[in-house]
Amino acid sequence: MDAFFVSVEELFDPSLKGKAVVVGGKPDERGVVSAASYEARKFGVHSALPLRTAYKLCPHAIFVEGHPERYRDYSGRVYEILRRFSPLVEMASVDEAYLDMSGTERLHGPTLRAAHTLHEMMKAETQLNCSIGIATSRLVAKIASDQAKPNGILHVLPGVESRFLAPLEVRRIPGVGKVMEKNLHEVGIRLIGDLAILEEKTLEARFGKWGLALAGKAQGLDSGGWFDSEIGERGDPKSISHEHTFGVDTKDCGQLEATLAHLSEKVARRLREHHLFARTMHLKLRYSDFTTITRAHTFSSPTQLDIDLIEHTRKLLNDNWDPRRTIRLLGVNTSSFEHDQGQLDLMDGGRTERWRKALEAADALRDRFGESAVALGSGMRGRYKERVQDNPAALPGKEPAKPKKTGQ
DNA sequence: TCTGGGGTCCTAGGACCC
DNA sequence: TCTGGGGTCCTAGGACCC
Repeated sequence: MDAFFVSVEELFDPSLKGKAVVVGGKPDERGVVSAASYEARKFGVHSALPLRTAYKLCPHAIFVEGHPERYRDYSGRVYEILRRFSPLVEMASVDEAYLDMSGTERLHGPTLRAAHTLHEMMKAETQLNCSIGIATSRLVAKIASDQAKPNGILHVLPGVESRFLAPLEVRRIPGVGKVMEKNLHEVGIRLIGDLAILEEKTLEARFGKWGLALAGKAQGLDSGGWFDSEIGERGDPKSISHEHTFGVDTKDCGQLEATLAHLSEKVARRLREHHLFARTMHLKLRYSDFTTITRAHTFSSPTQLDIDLIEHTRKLLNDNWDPRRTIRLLGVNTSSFEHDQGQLDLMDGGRTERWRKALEAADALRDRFGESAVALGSGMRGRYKERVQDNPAALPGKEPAKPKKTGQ
């Protein structure tokens, strides 16, 4: 999708159309640009740019807050349209998808014709522009769709993949970022064509496994890394996390612990939504000077409970935080998922089951009354530990639910 | 420039096991 | 006395993507 977030915002506020628009937050806030309109891009504004910098480059731009729910909604509509063209659709992100068009000619005609139909249907039904790349590999199709932007279609015919890629900068290969680009430049490789004439062995010797994958990519193949799989629905997520950057750096213990509790609750809730149990969790901690550490804990039996995350996240913080330094960001991550708890802990005594029921009720309340309807006391204050540890079952049921403060 | 938030994948070292 | 080889799991960090 072209300038997806901006385009969706324009649907909700047509007065934004044709103007310099920056999605991501207020111009004096901490944060980066999520998306910029083509008008704003003329001034050098692009995604990932700090908002304050964007403001300096383009002070007359309209800065709007992002609306993830809107993007998810429109992403779903896009998916429904794509599904009419192939049963094999993979959403690579909220605004990007791959279709396997093999064997669809009888139904939709030649692929280029199908692409035109899709392009028009997308516009008619969502009022959004997209760009389409057609090729024999995911890699080339993606690069082709980048080349086709804005609002275009590009078909790279079978057999001309290398010729299409050769004149492009190596940076255009997905997976080649700032660092890899610099490494390649240092050995005189600037274009994909330069890469293509190198021996596989040379690249492997210099860049290891990645070098080998790169050699294939230079030929237009889906070798190694992200592309090396069939197009199809994504399976379970590999990790679930939430993090928060403070508006102002802090070393206030209460604020830190309340934030961790809140992040833990959000993560745990999503684990339950996905019916997943996490075996490991990580605390992420970023100091004011941007140095970042992560510290892990592995559970003896995997969990999806708020309290388990809160308890260990807090322990990891206390064990690893240097209290002389102020903190910029905290994050809670979970991974190594399993579909059940495995062996039930003999010492559990029904604790897990009671919590599961309580949290299920809390989730239902959040569904009805919004995210802030229910929270553990720890999300608001720093004093929960004693009561929870002494009598875990008592808390959610017997404590009256208090309205949760918004923000931090 | 003063650097979000949600992810994926890879590397490398150490503990531990047979 | 001067220390193999293979495997798995765990931890920490980093590049990269949208």
